[in-house]
Amino acid sequence: MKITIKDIAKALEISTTTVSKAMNDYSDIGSETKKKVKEYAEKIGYEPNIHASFLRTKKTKLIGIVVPNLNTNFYSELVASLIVRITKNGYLPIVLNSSESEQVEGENLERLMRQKVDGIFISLTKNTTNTDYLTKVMSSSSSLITFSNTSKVITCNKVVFNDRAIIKRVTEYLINKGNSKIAFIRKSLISQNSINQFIGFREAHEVNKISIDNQRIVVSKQGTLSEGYRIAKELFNNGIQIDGFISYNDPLARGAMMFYKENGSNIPNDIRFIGQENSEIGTFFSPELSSIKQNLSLMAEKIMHLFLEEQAELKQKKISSFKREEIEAELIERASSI
Amino acid sequence: MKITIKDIAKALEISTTTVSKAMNDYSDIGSETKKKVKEYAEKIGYEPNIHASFLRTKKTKLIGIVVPNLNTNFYSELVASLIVRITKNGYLPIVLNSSESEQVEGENLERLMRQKVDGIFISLTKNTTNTDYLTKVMSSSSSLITFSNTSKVITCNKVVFNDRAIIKRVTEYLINKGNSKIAFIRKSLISQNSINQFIGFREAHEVNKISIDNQRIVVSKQGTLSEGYRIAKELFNNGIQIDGFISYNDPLARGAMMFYKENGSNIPNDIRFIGQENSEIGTFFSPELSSIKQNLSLMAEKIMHLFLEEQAELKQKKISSFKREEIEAELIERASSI
DNA sequence: ATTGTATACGAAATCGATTTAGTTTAGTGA
DNA sequence: TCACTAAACTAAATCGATTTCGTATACAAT
Repeated sequence: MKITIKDIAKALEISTTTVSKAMNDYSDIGSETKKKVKEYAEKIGYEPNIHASFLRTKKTKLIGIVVPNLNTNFYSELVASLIVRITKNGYLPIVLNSSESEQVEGENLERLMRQKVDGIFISLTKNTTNTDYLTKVMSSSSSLITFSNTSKVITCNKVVFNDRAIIKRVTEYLINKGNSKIAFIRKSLISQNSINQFIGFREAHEVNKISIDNQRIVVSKQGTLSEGYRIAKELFNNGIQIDGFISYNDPLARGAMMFYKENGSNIPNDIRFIGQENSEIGTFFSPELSSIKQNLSLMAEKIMHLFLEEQAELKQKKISSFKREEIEAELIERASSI
Repeated sequence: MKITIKDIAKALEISTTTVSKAMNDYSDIGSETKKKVKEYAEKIGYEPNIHASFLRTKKTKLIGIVVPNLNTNFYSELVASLIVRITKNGYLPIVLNSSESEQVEGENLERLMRQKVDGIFISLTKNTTNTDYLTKVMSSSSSLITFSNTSKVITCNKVVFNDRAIIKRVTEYLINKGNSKIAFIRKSLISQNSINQFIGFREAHEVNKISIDNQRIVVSKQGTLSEGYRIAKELFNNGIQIDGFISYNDPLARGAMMFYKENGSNIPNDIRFIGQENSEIGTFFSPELSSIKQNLSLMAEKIMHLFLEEQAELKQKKISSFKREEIEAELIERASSI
């Protein structure tokens, strides 16, 4: 049933050594022998046993993906995009979900190290502060790439969006339209991703000499339509006026718009709205929502590229330095902010 | 750096055989020796090398998950639910996405078989007709469980929702409210899942002696808000009247409702709407959408249970028969259909 | 004293590949 | 002719576990 190099060796009357070397294109095997071996292997459907070769090569051709919350458009699309690239390059993805729990995240990293995956791609939960597990991975044999939400503390490969710059640009865009009371809905106070966005928000205000009212800075955990609605309602009930609204996703902005629309506000004249993720919930209803569009496919591409680069360098025993790639997000301007 | 049974054997002055047997609770090892070995293993942080043990046991502790489209709420939530159960039981999930392509699906199955995963959990794409790959899996060493959208042709473990029954019930529910011109939006004409739902739809009509107008049966590929809107508009423009609307997800129903609302229809008096997936898009806007709620967590539970059962039977060399589990979906009644 | 039988342990083979350290053969140059 | 080299191939060790088949010891039964 299962075919091994022994079968090929026997059939071709050569040694298993030669078969193995031929399959792996060693230079001390004649080209005719290589051809014969490969053709016969193909013919009888031989496929090397990955687990057996692991014992000597220490390569599993497995990549671990760890995300904070798979059940979101953002991450499910990003993961899907990663899976395509991983499989295209002959690897297989082990996908784990941390459910925004730092503890589960740690367990996930342990699991992947135990499995001896060749690489780990991880986006941290919004609560992660302890980087011990990441340090452990760094000293293991798996190469680490953090993406989307990474950590300032640890030195490793990073692929992120230009969070600071894009939010600064978008905030100034609103300020230039005359808005000075902009609400900002962030995911967390701890996550680097959210911190960077807030820095951009603050810088835009500083440059334009506008003060920020902390009452307009809200942390939303759920990030749902109803939470957007609730936040808007609360701001309104507390007498906190706003003329701009930037959130970390589209449902929040849409939910908030809903409240203000019901309240008789004119959008965009009274309040301008900008979401993120550029999803259908933004474009389907009226007025259409401006949104920051992140190129997830490009991010996946960069992550995979960084990984393959490191694998190649590892093979040549070069010492590879850590890289940080920043991907440009862009504002898609629509009726809600014109 | 890496710790093997040799290290334990040397330190405790026993053979590697004894160490291995002690770790695996063989009956011919004394309880004191077992205790000593396990304690020492724990102390120095020994973890068995999975790839080495594979060579003898043929177990990888890996499970492959294949879904037609990871980038949907339905599947990303279901996959997340599966991941929890898989990891809780000491397995690791390799997640692959077929992107609704039968060809990619076949490639994915090949990849998983090459990796020698212990099990494959697969939901078929809506276009899949060829079951050759599945048959191949059946004769491989991986145990196969098909779920959600499976195939009538193949005999294997299945975990599905009660598609036929729930749609029959829901259709009769509308009929009893006096509706006789019900539009039905299905995912595909080929997929078993969609076929079963349609059979339920038809049965409800037959039982109540109402004829079905095929013009009200529409296939929607995208399943988005805008497609729901477009479908409603098309029905209307073609003069096809409806007084009920059942779709395979919530966005379609919400999109269609949007069109009819703009057109001055009274919901639910003129048209009753029922979606599926019970998502936030259904409940947030007014009128709230009735929806069929599928218990994804329960489905994940059943799948994992079936798998573990089969593994246990395999160990005892019992011949296991194929099972079919059906999970009850339920209608959540809201304003759109009252 | 002899046989039988649990109980507890270990030597060596094995899984399926890779890799090290040779060996053989033919060809080259002095 | 002889030493030397390059090309092409292989035997055996190895990776880290599991498993088969024995062996040694102690104790009970005959």
